[in-house]
Amino acid sequence: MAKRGPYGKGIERRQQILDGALRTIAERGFHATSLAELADAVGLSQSGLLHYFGSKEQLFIAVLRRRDELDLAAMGEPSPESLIALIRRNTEVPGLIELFTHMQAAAADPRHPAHEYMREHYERGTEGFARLLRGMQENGSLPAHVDPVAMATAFIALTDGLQSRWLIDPALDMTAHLELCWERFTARPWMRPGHETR
Amino acid sequence: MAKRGPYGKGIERRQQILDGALRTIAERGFHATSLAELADAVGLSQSGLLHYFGSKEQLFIAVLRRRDELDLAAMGEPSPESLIALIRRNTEVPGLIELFTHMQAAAADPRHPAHEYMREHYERGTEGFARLLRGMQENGSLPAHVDPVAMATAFIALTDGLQSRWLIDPALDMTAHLELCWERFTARPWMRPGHETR
DNA sequence: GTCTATATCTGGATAGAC
DNA sequence: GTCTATCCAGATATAGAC
Repeated sequence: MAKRGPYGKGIERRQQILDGALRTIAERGFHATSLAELADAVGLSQSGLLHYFGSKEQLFIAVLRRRDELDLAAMGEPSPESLIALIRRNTEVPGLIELFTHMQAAAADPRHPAHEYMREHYERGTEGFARLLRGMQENGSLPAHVDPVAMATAFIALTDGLQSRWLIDPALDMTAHLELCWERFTARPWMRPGHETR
Repeated sequence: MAKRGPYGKGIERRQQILDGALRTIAERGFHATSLAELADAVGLSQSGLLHYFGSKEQLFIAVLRRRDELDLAAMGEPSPESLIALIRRNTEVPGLIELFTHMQAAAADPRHPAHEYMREHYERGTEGFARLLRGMQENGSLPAHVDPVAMATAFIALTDGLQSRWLIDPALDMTAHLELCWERFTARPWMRPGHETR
């Protein structure tokens, strides 16, 4: 697996560090996570970390990218169920959600390094979700009238919003709300003849 | 309007400062907004500000509370339309949305001063929205089957998520998505007999 | 009540040895 | 590639005069 040649070792090590950071942030939360603590956790000095990632922000972004990879791999065959299961699993790693939320806020500044990442993240996510929806429409398990991109956008926004709120109020049942909304979104819009909507 | 007695002046001044900060953050954005800049903008020294608000976080929270007040007042009679109009108006003050998003992220830490504010904010918001929905059910403009609290929760989460994303990608048409979702949520669920949902 | 000046502190980044 | 040591910037918070 390790690439041969001059950069093999570094890349491998980088991966290890990333996974260590991922675990640490997941467990201990994002707040009170300075470079020093992160370095400690992976058994490296502060500058050791910086040697690999240049800056704190870039390290965080790398962590986020890595998580995206892992999530994608863990999901396997995309389906509404596997997506909701993913959200449910995220419940076990609040620190990562916290990290994401902070980076999301920071990314509002176009000059912030997370800006680019977030744009990609959303583009990939929306596209992937929309593809799933299109597939469902083709095999008839989703009504043809829904616009896949609009629905994907809304669902991702809903998920983000629920996660942010859940961090503040862990009693919130995210999956219940997601399932309810999914059902409402996919319901066939046919009315009984003679009834107006309002 | 100014209260008489020893605290009248202070309270009044506090209000002025708050409105100044509100305007400043709205215009210039949240990033690159330090205490010093805020103090400058309202024609006060850094410690002048702190005299009134104790700390930066508390000032920010006061700003957020103030905005909640103004929003509530500006909305007048609550209705789906006025809510969506509010979101549309928010488009003109991205800095305030940015502030909210940052505080939302920070509030994940229960020890952070914004934690308490956010809990209240969501409780008030959900309750108010649910009350509106209940009213609509009573006068028949909303189907009786929807659970007002669940729908309010979902809608607020959706709004938050759309706003966070809009900061990153201002091309996103928030109101269009909200209107679409509103329509999907309130659609009557009756199916044509003989059709399964999936 | 408001200002000036300053203390303090946190944490990210850098230089250079090994 | 990794560490130690140091630096430095930025920002908050405080002390005390006016």
